[in-house]
Amino acid sequence: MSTTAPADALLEGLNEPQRQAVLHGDGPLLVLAGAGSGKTRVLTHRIAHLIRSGRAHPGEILAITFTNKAAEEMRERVERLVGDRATRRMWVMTFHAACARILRAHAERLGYKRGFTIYDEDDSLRLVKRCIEELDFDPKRFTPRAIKRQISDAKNDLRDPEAYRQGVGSFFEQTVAEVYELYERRIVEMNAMDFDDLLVRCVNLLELFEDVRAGYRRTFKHVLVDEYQDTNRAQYRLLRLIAGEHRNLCVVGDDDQSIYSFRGADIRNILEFEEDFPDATVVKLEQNYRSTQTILDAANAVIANNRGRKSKSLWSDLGRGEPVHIRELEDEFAEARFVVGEIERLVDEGASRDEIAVFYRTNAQSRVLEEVLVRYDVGYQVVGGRKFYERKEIRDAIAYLTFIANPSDAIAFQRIAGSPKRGIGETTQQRIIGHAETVGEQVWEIAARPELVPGLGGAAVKAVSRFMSIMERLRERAEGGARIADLLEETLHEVGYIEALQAERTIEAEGRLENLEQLVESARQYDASTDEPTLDGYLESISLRADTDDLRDDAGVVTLMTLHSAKGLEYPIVFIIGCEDGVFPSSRAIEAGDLEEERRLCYVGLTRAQRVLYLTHARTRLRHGEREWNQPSRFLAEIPPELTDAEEELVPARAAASRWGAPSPAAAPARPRPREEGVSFQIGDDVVHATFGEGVVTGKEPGGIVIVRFPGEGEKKLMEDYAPLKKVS
DNA sequence: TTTATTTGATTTTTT
DNA sequence: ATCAAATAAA
Repeated sequence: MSTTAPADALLEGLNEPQRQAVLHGDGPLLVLAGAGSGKTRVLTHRIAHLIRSGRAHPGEILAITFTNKAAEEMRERVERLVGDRATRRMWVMTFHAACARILRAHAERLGYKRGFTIYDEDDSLRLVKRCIEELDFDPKRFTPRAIKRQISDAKNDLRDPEAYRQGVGSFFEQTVAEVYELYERRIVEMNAMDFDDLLVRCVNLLELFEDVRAGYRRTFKHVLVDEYQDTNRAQYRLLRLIAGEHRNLCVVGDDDQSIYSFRGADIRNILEFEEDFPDATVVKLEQNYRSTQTILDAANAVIANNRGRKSKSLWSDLGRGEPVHIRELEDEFAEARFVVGEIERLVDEGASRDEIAVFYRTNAQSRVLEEVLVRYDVGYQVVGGRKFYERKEIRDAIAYLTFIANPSDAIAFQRIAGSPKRGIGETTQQRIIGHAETVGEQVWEIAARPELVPGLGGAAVKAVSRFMSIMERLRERAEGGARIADLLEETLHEVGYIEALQAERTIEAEGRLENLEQLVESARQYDASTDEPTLDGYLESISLRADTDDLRDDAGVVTLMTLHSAKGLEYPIVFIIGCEDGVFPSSRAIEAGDLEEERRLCYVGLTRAQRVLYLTHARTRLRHGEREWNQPSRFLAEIPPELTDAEEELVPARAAASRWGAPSPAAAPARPRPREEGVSFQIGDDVVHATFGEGVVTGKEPGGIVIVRFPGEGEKKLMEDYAPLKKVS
């Protein structure tokens, strides 16, 4: 397309509401975009139109997405419409990337230094744990994960430690408040930020400094946001700070596809947009260009069971197509065999494997399926799961560079000091970090002079100095402007990482070496493709990178992923496995009575399918090493039977209890079900034993063991299932 | 400090 | 079942 084509050309092939959204002038705009209704198209064409019609310069546009992949795709598509020269100065990036960029420019204002580290989930979890221990709380009673969650929720809600303390209502929250306070202090000391901080501190920056705020308000005359239903409080605040004045804010989203509330996404942001901006123009995109009407009817019927949503009904002119295939299988193996069998049948009939995707609720469910796929020699790829950048060797390698870039980073130091083994153990590390904290010096400075650290033995001092002299050399090389890839390669050799792996002589170590080579290769690409490669820039680019970004969709293989990762994608043929109550919807959601988000997840899954949709459920499956019998998912019963080819009658959840209820003896396999924990004996029960006589249950242990005290015999541990024990009523 | 053994936990996870 | 992390032993 020529860059001189008239702006009108951008409207070709758009339907009426799409056109309206593209043409909308100044002021707030909410685009309610149902699944597959061409929202990316609207966004890209709107941006292009803003530029073409002369209403905005590229540098005045801020376009926000949630994933790097989406950002890249959007940039490419805009580029195709207006050319790459115009696109270069545009900010098309994720919330986090945009915040990081703003923060780098003004770090000193918040007491940070430019080269601050960005901590990922793992790093910040480590720091939380250190704080818990430092405050002498028991990390078993107060797990780092649970506390981190609270802190993260608070941050996403823009509550600082002080505000959190105000709202404390339980002993647990009291503990969290203290950990939160220390965590904040420590993370600033280390010149680091976690993912949430990027947003929170960016908001702080804009709120505290009028000049900075005014600057960005002037710069970004038009702000566009994709996946608006997934924004949290902090992101919402940020948008208001930048766009609140000129109000040229265009948000695109679908409340029915909000599936990240567990991460702080606040569905109210989209539901109440019209209250926040009473003059907002609202455009609904309901025509779907992706799926058959049958699939859409099924999805519409399921989502209709949710309350509190913007009513919306997808339609398509792609015809009715096939019914939704629903199948019941005996167990997870039968299910996997069925799926693979159907895949092969469809491929025989002319489908390509890369047109097929299998979705599941939890990552663990991919295993059985993978086994069967391997056995039948069907090529596949798994999205998510073990992520490249989360592998130990990769994280270690990155941590070496991080420590060089940020000498205050105690977490990075902790990670690398003992890996590979070089005589610097846990205790030594703790002493160094502890001393750095008391003295208020950088960890690097302390570690460089270990003889001054109290409590270190001679051997430890020697090991640390040896290690740090290597690090000093590497730092000089980094400051000398070495290329990142070279620096990385040298580091891995100098510190003995490569040698240690080679010495292992295992297949696993081999794989790790390969991964490291891949990392060096990607660093080389960074060097080549970046205008001004810097260590800070490189570290930022990888810390903000998710693995799903690298999903390659061209290889001729079947794709496996969780329903969550499936959002935003589409496949001609889709299987959703494990459609059982307890699995999907998950038992947690059922217990909490919070089914709406699970239902939205179901809606997302169903609407990924273009032509063919299979939903399978198993009568029994093995989970956490225990066999479970589950009822078919209540969501299956929400699909009108005439849209499906189900052989059984699926009864809505409430009525189902009477039909399936507890599994009938006939339905259970020949082997008796293990007695359920807590069903037969409870603490305090009076019991009688065949040889010991009467006693009382005083305790229970996992694995079906009861502890019974018999007068004269003392306490005995007995196997609940086999002991000749009866309850006395 | 390193290793072997036991324990425990286990949804989803754009950054 | 499985994997990481805590604990105990060498």
